[in-house]
Amino acid sequence: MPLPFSDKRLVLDEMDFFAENKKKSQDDHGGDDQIVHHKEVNVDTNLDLLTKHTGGKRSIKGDGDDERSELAALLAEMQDVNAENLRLRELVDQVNNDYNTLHMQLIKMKQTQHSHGGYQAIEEKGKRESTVPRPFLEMGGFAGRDKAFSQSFEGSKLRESKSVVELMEPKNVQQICTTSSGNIVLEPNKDTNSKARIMEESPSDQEFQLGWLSNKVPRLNSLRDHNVDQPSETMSIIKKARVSVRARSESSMIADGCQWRKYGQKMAKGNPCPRAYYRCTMSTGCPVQRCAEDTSVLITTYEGQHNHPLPPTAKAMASTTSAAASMLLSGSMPSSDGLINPSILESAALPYSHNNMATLSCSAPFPTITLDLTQQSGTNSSSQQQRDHLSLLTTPLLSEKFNAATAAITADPNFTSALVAAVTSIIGRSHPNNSATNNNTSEDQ
DNA sequence: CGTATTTGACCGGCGC
DNA sequence: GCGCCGGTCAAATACG
Repeated sequence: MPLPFSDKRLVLDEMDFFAENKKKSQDDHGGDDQIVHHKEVNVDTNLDLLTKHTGGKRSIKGDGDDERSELAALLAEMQDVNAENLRLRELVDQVNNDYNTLHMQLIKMKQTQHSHGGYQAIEEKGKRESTVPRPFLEMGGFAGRDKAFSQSFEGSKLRESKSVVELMEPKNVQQICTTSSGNIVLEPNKDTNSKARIMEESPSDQEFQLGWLSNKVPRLNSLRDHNVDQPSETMSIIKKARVSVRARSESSMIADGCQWRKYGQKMAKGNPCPRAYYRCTMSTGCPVQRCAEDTSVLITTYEGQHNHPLPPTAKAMASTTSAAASMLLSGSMPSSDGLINPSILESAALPYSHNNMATLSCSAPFPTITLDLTQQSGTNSSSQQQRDHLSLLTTPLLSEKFNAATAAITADPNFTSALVAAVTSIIGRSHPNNSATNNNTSEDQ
């Protein structure tokens, strides 16, 4: 399934441009760091201008113009600094990659030791198809591997569905619901309510599969029924997907690195706190927007994909939400039998559900995946692996530096790997041959 | 004075 | 058809 992320396309375009620019700068170090190569472009551009002014000579020393000499010297120094910057950034990237790889290996080892059946299945799948977990750890280059990833993901869900479904223990499911309804957020827990309604009103499988879509998003039904052009419909669905991030914060906004402009505020029904609407102002026409309901828990809902390069501080959250949305939508795409994947039609507990990190919601007008960063302590968490994972998420919260740490949290490979396992699990649950699906959902009430 | 925020009006979708 | 509600617009206002 091609994912038309405009921001990712821009990154790839810049990488191509960098390849050309690299020839000019005679830089042997490859790389895709946008900041560095932007600077190099500027330096070269300035030198070109100088060259024109000096009659084609790159070096203008000795022409008697002290000002130009100083400028040339500064530019040369900038080049040196940029080259060193590039080398250092590459070194940091390499260290980060090594760290991520080792961390994942450690997690897998711990999962093996403390395994439930499902974790083993995911681990084995990861061994056989290394493309499944890794792309999400390297979301910066995710777009180029969409197709391969989707295929492997689709194939793996069929083979592994039974094992993965074993993850969805009724206890965990109940825990998710309880925690959600007991949260400080004053907005009614629509997730569990709507899920119950769907199950009550749509007892048959067919109705259950179509219940949410038929009620909320008829356009998705038409997609299935009329077999319309899938890429264009996929594009529209992509735009509709939302990623909701819940986090405790005193601020009215999360410092995710992007520039947001408030364009409206409304009192949402059933919530005494106002809902604010923001637009990304880093680029004109950027579709990414969000609304926030500010209590002790700040709910930030991202909609759309940035259509412009992002600063490093914004990449973490943006890539995480982008990956979450793409994973959500990859699961909601029509399956080979022409049916919408029913797993996305229900709120679901996810792996790592002990931490309540992520839940899928079917109640919103558009498919929404919620990333919950509000849990400060693991409830009923028994394994060391889960506690380790939780500590990575909650330590910044306890130190009251949440805003600054949000990007780091979302950049944590554990976080994204949890999302991978989450969607894997949900898709696995939906396998039509798996009788456990309905059992779990019925016990989920 | 330019920019960001506030806030009431407006619009479209949806349920009754 | 009507009313409700979520989302957006745009003029007024605040702020640096």
